Amino acid sequence: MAKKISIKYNGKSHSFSAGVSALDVMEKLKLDKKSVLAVQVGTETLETTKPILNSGELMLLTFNDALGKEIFWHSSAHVLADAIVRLYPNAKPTIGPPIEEGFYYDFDNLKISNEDFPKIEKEMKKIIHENNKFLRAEIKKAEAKKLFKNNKFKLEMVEDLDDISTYTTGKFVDLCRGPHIPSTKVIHAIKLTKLSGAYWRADAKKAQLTRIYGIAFPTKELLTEYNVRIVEAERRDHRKLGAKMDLFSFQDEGPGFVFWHAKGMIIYNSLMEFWREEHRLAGYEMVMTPIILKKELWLKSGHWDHYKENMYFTKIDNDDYAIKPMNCPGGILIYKNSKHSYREFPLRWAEVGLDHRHEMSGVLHGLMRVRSFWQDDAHIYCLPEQMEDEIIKVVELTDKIYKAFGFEYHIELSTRPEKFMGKKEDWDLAEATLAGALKKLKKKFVVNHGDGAFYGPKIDFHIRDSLGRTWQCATVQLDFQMPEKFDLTYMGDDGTENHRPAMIHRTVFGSFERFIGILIEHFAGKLPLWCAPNQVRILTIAEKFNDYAYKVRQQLFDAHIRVEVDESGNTIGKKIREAQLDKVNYMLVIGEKEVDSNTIAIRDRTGKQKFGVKTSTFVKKLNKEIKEKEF
RNA sequence: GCCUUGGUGGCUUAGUGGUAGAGCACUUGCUUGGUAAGCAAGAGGUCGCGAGUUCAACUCUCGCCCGAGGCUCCA
Repeated sequence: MAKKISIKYNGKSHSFSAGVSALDVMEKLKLDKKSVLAVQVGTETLETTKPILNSGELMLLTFNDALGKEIFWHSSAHVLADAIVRLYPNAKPTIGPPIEEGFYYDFDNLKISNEDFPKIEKEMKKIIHENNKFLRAEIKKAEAKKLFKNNKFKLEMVEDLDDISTYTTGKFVDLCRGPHIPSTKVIHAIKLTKLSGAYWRADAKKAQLTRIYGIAFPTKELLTEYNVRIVEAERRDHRKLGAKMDLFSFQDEGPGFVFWHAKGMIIYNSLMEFWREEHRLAGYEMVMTPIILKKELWLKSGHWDHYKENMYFTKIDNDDYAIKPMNCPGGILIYKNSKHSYREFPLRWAEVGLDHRHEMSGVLHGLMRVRSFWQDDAHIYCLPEQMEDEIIKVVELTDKIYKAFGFEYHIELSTRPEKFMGKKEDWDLAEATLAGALKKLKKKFVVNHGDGAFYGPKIDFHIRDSLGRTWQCATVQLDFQMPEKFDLTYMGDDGTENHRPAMIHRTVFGSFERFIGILIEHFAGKLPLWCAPNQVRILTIAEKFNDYAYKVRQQLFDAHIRVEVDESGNTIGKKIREAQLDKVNYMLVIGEKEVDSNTIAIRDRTGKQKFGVKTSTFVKKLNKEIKEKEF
């Protein structure tokens, strides 16, 4: 007689005979079976076809949700570690977590190169075929210490743990809290993606480890999809598009410094124009400060002590100068140049300033990370009670500007770092104010403990690039330190100057360089008309139509449209191909028909065509598209 | 800075211990062609830089510079 078991799912109990398979249960409960990799009943993880023998709560492990992916990739990391210790018995596994896309595992005492990947992948596939179960065991600290006595990294982790569990697959035992997939067999596609150095506990002073990255999927089809996505992302790479579209370049004579070409400057200036207008509307005034300033200023601001390794220096006559890495100290000198009253507040001074930072060579990355960049900075001086309101306004302005590009972003709140200036109480208040503003706006955010600037906590906006990496762009920083250091005061309503203004540092683009890099990738080079370098190109079918083409060009030029005539002797097919590669927004094709009827033929970037259009009608359409910033 | 990896005409790339090919782009000529590459010819490279090994180095070794992917850092 079959024993009855009870399975709880989503709060409801269902009764089954013991020995029923998970697949059968799912069918009864009308659940989507296709995406389920494993089920968990109670503490037991089972393959979907295996019989369920005990009562318990049913949990489904699928690759479609974040948790399922995490478990899947974490298990894949174990497979990698297993393969490595089989091939390189002296290697010491340390940690191997899942990441946003895939997983990695860090090893000590492992020296390999990319050429070893096929060998390792072969071993991993072998392990998968072995159909090794992930077996959990809970052990005592003493036992764990014995088990991992040859691995000082694992021992260090054991020391910090209260509940210790291990997972065993085949002969490979790893310290791990789990959970895991039931068996290695669930992995149907696995591959290694890259190799890197890493530090134990992310500390450059500690051991240098070898990090191997990989990705795995429950089906081969998902791996193919992933590969296609990677190729597409590489196609959108702003560095490649930047070279192809002749927007900017880097030269050996200035590593990390951008050379903006004519077409790139069109994007830059369009953004600047947009930015200026939005800031005018938001109540900002503009200031500008020098790039080179004396050492004394940087000593006073704290940069000399806290930021020196990232700064460039020079000497003028016999004095030491620094090239500014930030705009704030210069801006403060303007504030100090005259007396201020609370009646002026909030005082919003924007400055698009050229900053130089000596970044380490390994971190430079196209436009995203350079050594010299234009920051769309602003400093807001206000009363303490105005802070929250001003922060809200900055967040709203940022949101408005990002929406104009269709950017998705996430917000992080970075708190007091180890190396900080000032009093803890001020920091606590500043952090609470920033968090309060975000809560009022109902914005989601994650807290980044200890990641603030040395002078204050900050709110960061992060935008994703084409490969899924996120870049910090906008930032709002609350600063009680600079006003203190520079003894900033204002005349209060009590008739005394014994008052300290609050200071907010903020930037919306972050830097023009980084923002344009993201912009290029976001649109795969096909920028919205208002900031596109090649708005219109006129293509003639034959040279004899050039006169008419130049007449049309003049009409567009007079309407401030960026227009050029392709007067090469190429065929129309070739001209269209080149315009397409240059991401021209609109191509105007001019042939006999157009000349005879005094019209133009329009072809857009998608290949859609419209014949017999009047130039004036086209200009109106363009103006509307530009004004409304369509994308 | 550290780990991995690469550097051949403007760009993409083939290749060898006996000093280099191709495609695109460029110039010229022919072609005047209706929607993603018309035909032909020509010009263009001390094979990243420096040193070493060798009769001989673009090729092997070392150092440096620069690029790529990470780590750390960061707008």
